[in-house]
Amino acid sequence: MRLSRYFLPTLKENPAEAQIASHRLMLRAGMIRQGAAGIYSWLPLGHRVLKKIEQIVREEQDRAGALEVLMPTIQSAELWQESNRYDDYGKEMLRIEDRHGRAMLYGPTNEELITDIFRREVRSYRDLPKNMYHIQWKFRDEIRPRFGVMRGREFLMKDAYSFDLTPEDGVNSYNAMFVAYLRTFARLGLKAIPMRADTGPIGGDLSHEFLVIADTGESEVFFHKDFLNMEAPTETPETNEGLQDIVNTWTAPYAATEEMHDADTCTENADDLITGRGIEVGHIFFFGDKYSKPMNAAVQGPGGAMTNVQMGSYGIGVSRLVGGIIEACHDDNGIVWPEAVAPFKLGLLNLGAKNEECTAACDKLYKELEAAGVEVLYDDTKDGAGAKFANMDLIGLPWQAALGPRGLKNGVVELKNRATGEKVELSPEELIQKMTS
RNA sequence: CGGGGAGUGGCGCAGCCUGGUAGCGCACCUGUUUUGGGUACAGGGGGUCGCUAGUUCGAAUCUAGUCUCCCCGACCA
Repeated sequence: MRLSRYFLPTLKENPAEAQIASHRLMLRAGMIRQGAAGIYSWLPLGHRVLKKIEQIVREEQDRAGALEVLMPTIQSAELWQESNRYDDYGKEMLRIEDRHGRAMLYGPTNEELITDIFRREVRSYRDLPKNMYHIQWKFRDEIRPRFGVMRGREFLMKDAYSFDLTPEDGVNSYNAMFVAYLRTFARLGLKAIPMRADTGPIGGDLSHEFLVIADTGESEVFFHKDFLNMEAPTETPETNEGLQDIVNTWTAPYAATEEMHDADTCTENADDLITGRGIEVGHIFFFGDKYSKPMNAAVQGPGGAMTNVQMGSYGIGVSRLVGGIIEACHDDNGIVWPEAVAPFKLGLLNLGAKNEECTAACDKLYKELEAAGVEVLYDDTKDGAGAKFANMDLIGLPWQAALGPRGLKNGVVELKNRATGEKVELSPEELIQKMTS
């Protein structure tokens, strides 16, 4: 992509309303613009990141055997009256009326809708287990939206729902999602720690939150230092026992959010316990028949009896992750994207944009990089070199390649690693090879 | 909802106390200039000062109301 044809409205100064790093940087890097409190438009650069995260989440859900669907954002109130959550959910639910006066709502979550889909079609235990997910915009009319996309009112969430015959099977489904979450966050370049959690309004008795450790996190967290050295599984076990082993490993060391942590009863050695702050990026629940019972979602079991299915739900805040990753990955100059989610892999800077020879060489290199499949953002503008470097540092692409008249004379491109600041000089051919290997 | 703060070109701000018809930096446009970490100079475009009502000869400025945004608390992916 040529910068001259792109839409990248970067800001030199911090907008007054943005208080935390990720919000400031997302505005300054031209990723988002605010529409109303907690509601944002995603501009091209931000949208690319959002889609990359979404894709990684999708791949890991698919790998875990979940099936992608897409449910609507607007729902009828009827199902929510059936599950008794229409009144319980309170003012956080955005309620609207259609032209005929029918009560509608903008979905804050989808347990009711997916349960309705399930119960209409599935009759037999032989069709279980099933796990369906979608990645869709949600709306929760938060009392106080803040921190940019970290706590928006409108947000993109992956939510999955599992259906099983027995509680034991349900726990297996839960474990599969638990492992998928470990893999997902690791691929995103994050250290996320599963913590025992309160089940809140979703209800149930088995629940974990996944928190990214970052100084600006919203909740205080307490965890054993062993977590810092644990590596997410690279293989997904084929068996339920294998899944359970991983869950056991990851739930053995102590970890709790402030709501669940009790300093008086905590028996951990103080030297082993780390106190920090965390950003909740995922939350999984197993809640049995909490919804299947009132909504009468049942299948016939092996003995012929109708049994309410055992359900779980599994959320990942996709749009929140964009902010969460920036909180964990930035420095004084701007964002430092993990390569897996970077909007482009490489920034190519033409330092001699007013020099025909240099521009011809940069154009050629750009075309070769594109042809080789490298995601490259080519700064072909006539801005000064300082401005170009500063802008590239701000948007945080993993690699920056600079070519100017001086390099042209020596036949080399200067390649900088955004994270380490290391610079090397390479020939154009070596650059292409390095970017494609 | 309780407590605090703010609304003046795209962004950051000054002006308000002590009313006289809007200014600075960045960004943007034109020209010249500058060969490597936000180049310099000159010229230029863009704002009915959140909105409504009031006071006044006259309101960004004073008064009342209202809307919006931000921060602290309870809630959450």
